[in-house]
Amino acid sequence: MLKRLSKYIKKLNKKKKTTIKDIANVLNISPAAVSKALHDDSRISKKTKIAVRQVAKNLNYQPNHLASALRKGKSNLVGVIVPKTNSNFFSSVIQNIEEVLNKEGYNIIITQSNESFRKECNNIDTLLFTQVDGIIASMANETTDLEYYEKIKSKGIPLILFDRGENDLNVDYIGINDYDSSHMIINHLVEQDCKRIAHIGGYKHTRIFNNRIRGYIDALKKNKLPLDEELLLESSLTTEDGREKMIHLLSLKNRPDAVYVAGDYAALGALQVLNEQNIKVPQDIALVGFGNEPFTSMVTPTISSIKQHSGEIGKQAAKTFLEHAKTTDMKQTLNKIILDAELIIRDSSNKKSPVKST
Amino acid sequence: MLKRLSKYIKKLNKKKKTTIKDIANVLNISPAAVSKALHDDSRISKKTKIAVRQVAKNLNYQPNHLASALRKGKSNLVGVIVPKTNSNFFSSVIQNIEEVLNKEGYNIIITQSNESFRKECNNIDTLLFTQVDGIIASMANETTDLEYYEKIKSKGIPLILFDRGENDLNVDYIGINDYDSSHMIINHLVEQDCKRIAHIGGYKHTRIFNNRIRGYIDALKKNKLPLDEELLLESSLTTEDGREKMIHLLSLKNRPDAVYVAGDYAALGALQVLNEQNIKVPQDIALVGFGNEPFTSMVTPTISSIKQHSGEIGKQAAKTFLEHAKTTDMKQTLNKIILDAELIIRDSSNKKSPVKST
DNA sequence: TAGTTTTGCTTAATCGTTTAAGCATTTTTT
DNA sequence: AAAAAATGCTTAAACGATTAAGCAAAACTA
Repeated sequence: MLKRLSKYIKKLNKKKKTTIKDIANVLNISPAAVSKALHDDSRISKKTKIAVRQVAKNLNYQPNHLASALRKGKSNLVGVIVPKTNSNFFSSVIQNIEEVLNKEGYNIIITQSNESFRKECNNIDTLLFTQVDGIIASMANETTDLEYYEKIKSKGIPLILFDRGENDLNVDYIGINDYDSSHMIINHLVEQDCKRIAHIGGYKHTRIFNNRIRGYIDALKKNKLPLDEELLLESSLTTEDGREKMIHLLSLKNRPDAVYVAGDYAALGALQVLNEQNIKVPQDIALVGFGNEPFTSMVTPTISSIKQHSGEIGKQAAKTFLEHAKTTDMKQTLNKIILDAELIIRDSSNKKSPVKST
Repeated sequence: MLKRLSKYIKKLNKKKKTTIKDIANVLNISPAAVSKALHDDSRISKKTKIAVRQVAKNLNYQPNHLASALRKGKSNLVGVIVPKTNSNFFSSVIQNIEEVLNKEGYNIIITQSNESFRKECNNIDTLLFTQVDGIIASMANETTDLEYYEKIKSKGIPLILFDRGENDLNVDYIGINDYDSSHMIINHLVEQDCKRIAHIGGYKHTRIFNNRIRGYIDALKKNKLPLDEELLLESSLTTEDGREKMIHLLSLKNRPDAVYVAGDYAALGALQVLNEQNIKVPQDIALVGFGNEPFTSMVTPTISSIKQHSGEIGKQAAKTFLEHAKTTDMKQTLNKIILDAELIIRDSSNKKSPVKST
């Protein structure tokens, strides 16, 4: 009792952190016994366990994560790399990853690449340096060189990609059905009596954008509409580039009567141009975006868009990681999870009946 | 040479990570020498340093962060807590914190509280558990109990608050001049010939919102306008609550001719109501928001708002942390940095001349 | 030439936790 | 009552990097 008190005072004065050694000293047992007691080892008596927990609480003991991670060769940290956190989609994915992983005792480290390849490489190095147990990532637009991702794999660390992935990289992937989403959009626009549907697509080298382009082409075919190469544009999908591509489309002799834009920011740019030129949306030109960013329901007219189930993507990504973490390195089966998306119809593509804003 | 090769093979086969011990073995020197060589210690010969670096590269050596952190009692990680990452403001602050800290060898761990007090406490525990060297945080709206923040301070870990801080907590703080910002808004509205200016403010218990309210009241006085209690509302500042508060204001016998909303999301809600009721903005009622969220320049009419210099806030927060990290715990002087903000005038409050969208 | 300094390493302890191995007791089984 | 099993610990060696202390050998100084 005296000893215990002296320890209290020592700790509180020196602001030094309590270790299992301190607890061991107070109770006159070995540090090993303390460690086991805290982990509810069956070979430790109930009495000792209770005493250890009591003292731990009194001394305000916090386990040193670094020490246990070092010893166990496991940090219980998972790295997450996203292009930008300031989008609803990524923010929601992250939130769900966190939720699932926290329950299993993992914590996450979020990093953003800002769509820069160099930054992304840096982030990977940082995460490896921090000894994360796994990495869940969505690739930057710029990224085509996969060397750094190979580096993760070669270290034997689970790597799960979502949304922006690559076909060449043989890793787990969670995404939506971009090909089918294009079909949903084209079918919807055809229903609205659109005949000349343009597509402002993303970079062909990126898996998801390529799939959207393929879907666009095939859906046109299925609806017996001709494919006009003039109406298929490749874009960086920024608001600015959306503007430029729209201006270009309006300059054509034979204008489109609908535009499917593969990203909401570019769709916004396109809409601005249409509004400025007093072109009626959707009557003259109908517009559909992709991603369901919050602003799609804030602007005038509201923009139809594809809603990805970000929560589900996050959850699946986290679960996939957990599967890898649990199995002991052997027979890793790869998951390729493709989720369905949903077309949210708003004013920008609805000629028939007024729709409530969503 | 033979030895070196055998090591190569061993490593590559077993996928085990290279340690300084491996490098030491290859070169037949002690691990200590390797460690020093890698840290450019003056007591190690140039020849050895070159050899060590060469072997390190060949064996694909990555230092084990956990081990050095444990030994040095320093993780070189800084925790960042924000209410939500999906806002331009926080995203930009984070980016700048990261930039400054990376240069000094620190990495950051981002966590989001989702405006939940419980989640925020969890985040703090997680960060402490991860042994971060410091925490930079912006408080959740819900948070009034400061016990957890006191916990950080009591551990002797530098704590820096930004944007959402508290007067009661005696820590470093970086923010903007909310009081002056209110003045800028009111002065601007008065110039637009507004006489009855309402304020949809945030929670009074939060420092920043309280300052905005005080600024509003004092600015009215300075402009010799009467303060009408009816026109001063306390709001959660969500879009939904912005709608409700606007509807309430419109129901008054004596309507306002201008509304200053302390948050852009609530301003958006207010604008929606005004648009739905066909009230002309700014002619009938002028509107000003706060935060300069991207959508303020996307909606119709575009919303005037206060732009905070998020980049500067992030940089200052990071620098403040670095100051603490460098000084050896003695004589900690507290920084309270208040930066100026900027009023971006857009269509929603500009009666006189048309303005280009920004 | 003897003494001092500098150079270039090595040795060994340390950070805090975990865990395999071991060793008395006590309890159970035959 | 002897053998076997279970209980409740302890000892000591890790995990990988850092660092104070020390020790030869080389280089310099007087």
